[in-house]
Amino acid sequence: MDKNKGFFESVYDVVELIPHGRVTSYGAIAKYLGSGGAARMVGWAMNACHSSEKNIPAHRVVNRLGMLSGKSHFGHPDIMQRLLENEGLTIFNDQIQNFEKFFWDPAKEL
DNA sequence: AGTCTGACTAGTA
DNA sequence: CTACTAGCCAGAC
Repeated sequence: MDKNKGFFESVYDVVELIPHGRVTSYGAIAKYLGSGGAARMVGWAMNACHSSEKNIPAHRVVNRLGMLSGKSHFGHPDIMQRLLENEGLTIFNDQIQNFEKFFWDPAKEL
């Protein structure tokens, strides 16, 4: 990875690579970045995604259960679910249905 | 330089 | 089943 880039930039870079209609988990990204179980860092980077000029599809990043844990950070809790549904995903009770089917692992796909 | 925090995860009770 | 604990690590104070 480019060490000139901060941890955030690295996370954004991976998140931007998530294919349309796919999702991944914080842990998967953390692992890909070599941070191991530092899934918190990924979520934290997302919390600061507003600092990036890029359009970060943070709605495609959820916890390992496919639950929309970060929906509250989108300005309004419904935005995240709405974006995911717009990409063909099904959300029920704040949880992605068939999550395994739509899961995208950067460590494997890249 | 030390302490606190967090959109997580895995393990234990 | 739910509740709680500990580990994780980079950035803000």
